[in-house]
Amino acid sequence: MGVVSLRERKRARTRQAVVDAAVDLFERNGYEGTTVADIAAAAEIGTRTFFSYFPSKEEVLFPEADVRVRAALTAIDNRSPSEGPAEVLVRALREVTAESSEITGPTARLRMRLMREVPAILGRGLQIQLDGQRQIARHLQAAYPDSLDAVSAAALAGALTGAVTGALLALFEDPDRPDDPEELKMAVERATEIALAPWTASADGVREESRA
Amino acid sequence: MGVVSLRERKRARTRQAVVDAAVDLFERNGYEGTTVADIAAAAEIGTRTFFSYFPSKEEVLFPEADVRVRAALTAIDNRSPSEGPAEVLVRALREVTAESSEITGPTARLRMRLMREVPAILGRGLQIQLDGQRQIARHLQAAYPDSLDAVSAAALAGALTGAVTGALLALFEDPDRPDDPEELKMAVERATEIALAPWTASADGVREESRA
DNA sequence: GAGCGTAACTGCATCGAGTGCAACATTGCA
DNA sequence: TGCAATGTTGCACTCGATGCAGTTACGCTC
Repeated sequence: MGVVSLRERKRARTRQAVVDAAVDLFERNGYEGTTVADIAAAAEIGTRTFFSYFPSKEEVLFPEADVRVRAALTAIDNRSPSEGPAEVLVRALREVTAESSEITGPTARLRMRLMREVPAILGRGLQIQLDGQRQIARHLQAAYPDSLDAVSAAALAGALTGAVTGALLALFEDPDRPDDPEELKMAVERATEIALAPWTASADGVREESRA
Repeated sequence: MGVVSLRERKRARTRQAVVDAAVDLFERNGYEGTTVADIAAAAEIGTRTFFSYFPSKEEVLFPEADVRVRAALTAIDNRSPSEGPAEVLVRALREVTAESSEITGPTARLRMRLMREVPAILGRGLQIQLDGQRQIARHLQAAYPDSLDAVSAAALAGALTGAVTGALLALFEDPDRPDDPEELKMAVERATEIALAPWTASADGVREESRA
């Protein structure tokens, strides 16, 4: 496990250098104003080599999207027998949000900004998110084979991620929003309740209130 | 209103020719196997001119995404006073799904297939969908200014569209699915109930059943 | 520690999407 | 008929991305 060859270590180091260089350049010259050649030069690799680390220019902004999904998946797989589908989903979501640096850190902020400004990045981000959603749906269905069919599981997963994504994007749309991590978490909480209110017990208050 | 100059008519005709040519070529040679130059040649225009009709190659597959959104928006704006937010959303969704050719016709089928196969198209599709979702959220919030804030409206709209999109994509994932339009509508219904069950009265049966 | 196979790095040539520009054609209107 | 506006086109160019082939660096065995 802990054994990492020199090759792998070097490669990981270079990869990080590429990310750092890219983030720096994006912040300085904007996304479109930065070419792959620029990034490669700043990271001291050949332009061609860039594409052996990342399959495309956008990808450099989502360097570890998969680890977050994996955390959610294991949270689902390790469900306790008493939990219903929605409870498991909520727990999985918390697992992802736990590393708050993932949605609060400087790279995350840049990513969010660029998703607003550059259509290509938004598209890629949504694509990655959908991919994660699909895997979650699959594992969720596997966890509840006789109370959920594939379509329902997909709808449930889609409702939650759609609500959270919608809420977060709405939050970031406000240009002079106070940069408060707590507010982010609150928005996620609210979105979760809105999406899953009927399936969890905790949100009855909100449900009754908004029914009026 | 009905007055259309010769210029406009000609332009509309050419635009349709481009779409037809593109769809035909995509079906024959695949998306990646078709260049913009091919499409332009088939539509008998210069390659450069293609980009005066569509800003990018992908766009040709979403030629009237905006009219569907507009239908949903007016459905929201014309809400009856007795309706709650969720009821309005459901009605807006039905408005969009009404033109079933929009999700059943041959172009729609091609679009769905290419969204599965070509990442760039999926990305663009999600982007367009998110854009519509945003507008819907804005109008929804405008319709219920004191029971919905911007974030909640966005979460609600996101939950619905996320659930529907997730369900439809799950449905299309099955390779040997019977090509039944009714099944599509059923999936949409189910997704709607899953996402909005707490906010509408009609779905209580499903809710109770799935709570078990 | 010398040598060998494999994996990584790199430059080069190439393709396709997309843009700015300037010349030219067509339409709308006086 | 003539003029202004709008649409069309070719050309040159940039940039992202890929295939290929030559070189370099690593890791493992003897």
